[in-house]
Amino acid sequence: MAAVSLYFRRLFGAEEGGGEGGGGFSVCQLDCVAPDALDALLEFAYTATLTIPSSGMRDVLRGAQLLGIQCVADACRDILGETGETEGETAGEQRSQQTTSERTVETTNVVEKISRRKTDKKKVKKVGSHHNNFSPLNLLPASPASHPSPISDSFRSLPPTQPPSPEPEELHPKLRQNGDPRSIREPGRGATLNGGLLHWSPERPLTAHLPPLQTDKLSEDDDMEGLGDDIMVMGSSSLPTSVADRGAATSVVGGGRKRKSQTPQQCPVCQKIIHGAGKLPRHMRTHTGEKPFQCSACGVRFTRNDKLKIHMRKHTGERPYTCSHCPARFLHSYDLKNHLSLHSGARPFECPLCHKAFAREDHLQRHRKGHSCLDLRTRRPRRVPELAEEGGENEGLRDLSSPLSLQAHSSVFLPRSVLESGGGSGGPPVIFPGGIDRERSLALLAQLNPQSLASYPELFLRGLGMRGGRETEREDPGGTRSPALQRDRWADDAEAEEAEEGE
DNA sequence: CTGGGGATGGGGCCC
DNA sequence: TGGGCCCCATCCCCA
Repeated sequence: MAAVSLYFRRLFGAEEGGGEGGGGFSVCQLDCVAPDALDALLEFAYTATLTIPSSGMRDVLRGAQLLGIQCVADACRDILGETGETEGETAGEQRSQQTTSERTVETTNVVEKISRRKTDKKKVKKVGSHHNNFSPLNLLPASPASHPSPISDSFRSLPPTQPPSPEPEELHPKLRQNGDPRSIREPGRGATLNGGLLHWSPERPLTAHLPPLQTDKLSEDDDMEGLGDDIMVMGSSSLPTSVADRGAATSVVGGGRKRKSQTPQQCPVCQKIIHGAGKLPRHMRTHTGEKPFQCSACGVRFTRNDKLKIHMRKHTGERPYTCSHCPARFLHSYDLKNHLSLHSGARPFECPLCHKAFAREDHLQRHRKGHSCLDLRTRRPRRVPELAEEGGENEGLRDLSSPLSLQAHSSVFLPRSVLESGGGSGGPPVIFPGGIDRERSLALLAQLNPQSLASYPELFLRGLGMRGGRETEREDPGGTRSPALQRDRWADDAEAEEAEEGE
């Protein structure tokens, strides 16, 4: 929160220069921000996504101002058709065109009424964050200087954000194509956003990057047009400077500016490639811990709506999956599937070592991970990611002559090879070794996917720190799950061990 | 250690 | 393009 909010930065003393602002607060009561608005702002802080019911726009704006989250405040103003020229809280500057009925926030001045119809949208999505603010590498408030906040003069004393360095233009040929070069390169302007809104920079006319034609039917998507690319631009320079746009993520990976369907996208935290449109935000919640979907009956929260829906079956008693052979009914289709194997007696998953057969693949895996075959294979503790990556002193299975190892060597090792190609010319490194230099990691990632990194710089760094946890262990770079491929994966593990042994 | 249910997270398809 | 819905793989927990 301190990374994104001037208020919290002060409050918790995150900023050294902050002086008296002083940390020490363990509990902070925020009566002045509406709960819904605070929710939205928290979501924004962690995911760079801002979702605001149109009815709550004002609250969010006010909250953003109070908490010193300038980019959000700017975005809200933009949407509301106000302007962020807050610097001068002088009412005198007010220029006409106040669009909405709202009693505008005292400090806002209306410059242009471009906020078009977004106001009535139910959801304002993704206000890209500029996450300048986010950057752990650059904790300086991104916006204070460039986007003076109305909320407090004291905040103004905070150092300005470092403007992103210019981007190589060749990489972003399309940058200027929306007709407003400024919209793209203006340093320090956080503009890009993720997904949705576009502009933040108060100093620049809001209309600037909106192609004229869009005024009427401007959709959020439209807004994003042309911005997605900028994003990457900014992202590569100093990471966090910009906010990348998750939406356009993919394009960057290829280095080209092709706006291909946004899938797949790389998670800036775990580097996992997420396939499917709109799936990255969902994935990000696994890192943020955010659980926006709450059961109205028992209060349990879920990260996904579909999971909540299934959960609700417990309350409704609905068990839609019925076994045709017995009265058993299940909540999940896969439960039924598992159950059916009982009737069929099928045990398609056989341990290659002891030939014990299982009805479920996960049971076979558990069997293999356990000690069931201890006498037949060299047992090793579950591989620890850091060790696996760094090589090192890990003990464990090294006997290549063991059945497991032999099997391993008969398999394909693509995932490993990909990993080891590392920062080379080839494939993207999926994992940063635990001991890798942080800056190098960041630079590497920025190079690989600047915009996605910029989208979640904070999370990315956190990810570096947490690497090696269960998250890593569960990674499935190959994305394969068939029994045969699973074997390859084991083989892959074995090979990793072999490598360790070599050292 | 195994069988089984439930939870979690990713991918595909469709709107 | 984002999200809903569904399926799948995997993990956790309990008996």
